[in-house]
Amino acid sequence: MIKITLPDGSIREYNEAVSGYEIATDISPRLAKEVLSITVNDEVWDLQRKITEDANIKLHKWDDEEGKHAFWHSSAHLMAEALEALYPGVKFGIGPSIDNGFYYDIDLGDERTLTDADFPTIEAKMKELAQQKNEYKRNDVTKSEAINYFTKKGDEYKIELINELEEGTITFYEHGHFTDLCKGPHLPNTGLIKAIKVLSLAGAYWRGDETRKQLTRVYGITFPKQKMLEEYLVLLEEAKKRDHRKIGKELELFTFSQRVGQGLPLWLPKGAMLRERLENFLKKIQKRYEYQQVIAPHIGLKDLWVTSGHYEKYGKDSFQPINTPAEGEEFLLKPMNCPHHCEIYKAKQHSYKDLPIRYAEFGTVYRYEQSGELHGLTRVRGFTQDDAHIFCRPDQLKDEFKKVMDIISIIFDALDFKNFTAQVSLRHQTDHSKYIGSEENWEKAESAILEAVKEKDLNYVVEYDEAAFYGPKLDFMVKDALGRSWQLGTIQVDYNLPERFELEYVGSDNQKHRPVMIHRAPFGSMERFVAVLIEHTAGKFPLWLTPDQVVVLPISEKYNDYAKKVLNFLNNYDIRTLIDDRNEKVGKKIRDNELKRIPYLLIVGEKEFEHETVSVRIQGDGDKGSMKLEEFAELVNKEVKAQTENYK
RNA sequence: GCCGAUGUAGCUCAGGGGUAGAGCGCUUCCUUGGUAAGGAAGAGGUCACGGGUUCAAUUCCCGUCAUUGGCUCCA
Repeated sequence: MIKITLPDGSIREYNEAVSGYEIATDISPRLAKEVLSITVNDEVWDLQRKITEDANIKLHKWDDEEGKHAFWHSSAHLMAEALEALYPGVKFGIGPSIDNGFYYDIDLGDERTLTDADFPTIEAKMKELAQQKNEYKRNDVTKSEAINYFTKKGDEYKIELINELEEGTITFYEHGHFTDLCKGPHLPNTGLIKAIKVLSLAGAYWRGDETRKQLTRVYGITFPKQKMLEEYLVLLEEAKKRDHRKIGKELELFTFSQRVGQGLPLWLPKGAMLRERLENFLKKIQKRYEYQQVIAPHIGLKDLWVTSGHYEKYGKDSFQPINTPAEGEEFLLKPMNCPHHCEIYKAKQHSYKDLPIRYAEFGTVYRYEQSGELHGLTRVRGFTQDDAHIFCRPDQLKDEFKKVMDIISIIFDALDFKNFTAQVSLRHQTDHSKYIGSEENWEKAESAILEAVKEKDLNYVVEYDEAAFYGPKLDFMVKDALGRSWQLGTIQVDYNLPERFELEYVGSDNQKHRPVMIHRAPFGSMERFVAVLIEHTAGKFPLWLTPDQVVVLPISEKYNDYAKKVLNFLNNYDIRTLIDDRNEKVGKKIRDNELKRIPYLLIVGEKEFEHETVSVRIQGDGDKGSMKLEEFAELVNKEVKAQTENYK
């Protein structure tokens, strides 16, 4: 007798080994049609695999991650079968499912290449094979059987993988004319795969190692229904409309110039206003948290970064030193602000009573990013960090860390960033060779962060091997329109730079002590933040303009009609006045043709400014004089709300 | 940096071996007072750059630069 426990706690009993599919059929035929995989005691299985002992199970349909995973993983195998049929002799690397679809890494040999033009052929072949409804069959094999199979086939990649597996854990999956090393799980048969799209090609190093051979990675996505594929493609199109590069161009926020150089953004007047807004917002908050603004030059002697350790780590792969003609001095374009701030700290003697000291600067830095890595405003070669360095006593560390977390949450709340991931980045669990500083300091730094996030009750994930070389960090990651994750805010604990720069303070014991340093940037960089802000705000309409909100950004075309009304309303006011950051000088009204484009509204105000007044003029009705920003925000808010009612 | 794709008027794009087109935008004029309105005329491009093949290239080939989907990297 086998007892099967369902997620709701109910128990079903079977006299003999039973498969997930049989259980599903037993529950309801309709469920059996939709079910894709099964979790058996925390392990995801195929539906065909017989359960021979008592078990807790959960059946997965398309809506479950596990269901999609099985579906797309099976699709990867199907694509491999198609590729093998079309291009005999092709060798296979790995072919997993991913968040949206799947890929397979293949080696076509030196002669052949794939291009986008081949996609329809591949799709057609996959469809043909899918319609054969071939069963995915699971077979246990021994290591030598497995190696023999792939030796005969001549696939060295699979052999390498098999060699790393333990005897007794190796399984093959076979369907149609294709057999693959795989631990599963898979669908019952290929017939479930109805809609197929090959999406793109990419080069990918074997095992992610750039010293090894580059394979061709073929990306695809499949669905159980054609309609779902169509919807997905529409979704992709919609996401592209929110792309900050597109919107940035349309709204004239920023641009790039070939003559200036790649990865060096040029902020246009409107973009600069937007950015200035954000900077002022943060400055106000920082003032409240007792930060002091400092200013440092954009270059510094190379020795500065030799001292910090950055040169050793990044020097050769970076922008190279700038040399003076006669003296032969070597300067580096600053890739970060910390060494300069350390020198500012050192400019005078500090007592324990003075700490913590918080130096803030919107510091523009330059980093040599590989050309292939540049991406709109999110990955550039010259950018401005909303940087600050906090020098504190060890006993103040946790408290200071938590205060920085507060600043980040003020900003994220104000801008309605809800879907972020907090990531604690620690050292590699075993290999510590790439880090500088003592074991003891690292442990102190790592535990300080972990304690702080626990005490703040923050949801976080821990990632090993993600720390900076001088210290662990807490990063706030936000996804862009296409689901790519970007690091925005960051807080880093550092025991190392204070040592390297011999930073000191005099303690109550009249002895010299070493302060701890916190590096932090709530936005991360102005460039990346604006990019992600645009993508987050765009299309998320209607938006409420509250005094808390710093900006209101572009609106999806879907709402054009509605937006037009709001804009018409706003256009009764001299918006320029507002945009100009309360500049005394009144600018001209937004021109009609600007309104005709994808509508945009900039700024109504921050809480910090609520008591300040702006000169708001009402068109055609004479100058009404000034109005409190708060009042104006309220006015706009009311109008927006009224308009929105019609769209519900 | 590596693999793939792309690069035509301000923007979005079509075209294709014999020296270029559309829509929107822009300029001027006209019309119009319920509205991203209508009409007329016009300005704008050595078809990214360099080289090759050819009687002839923007169109084919090679290289460079930039953009882009990934990989690696990301202080």
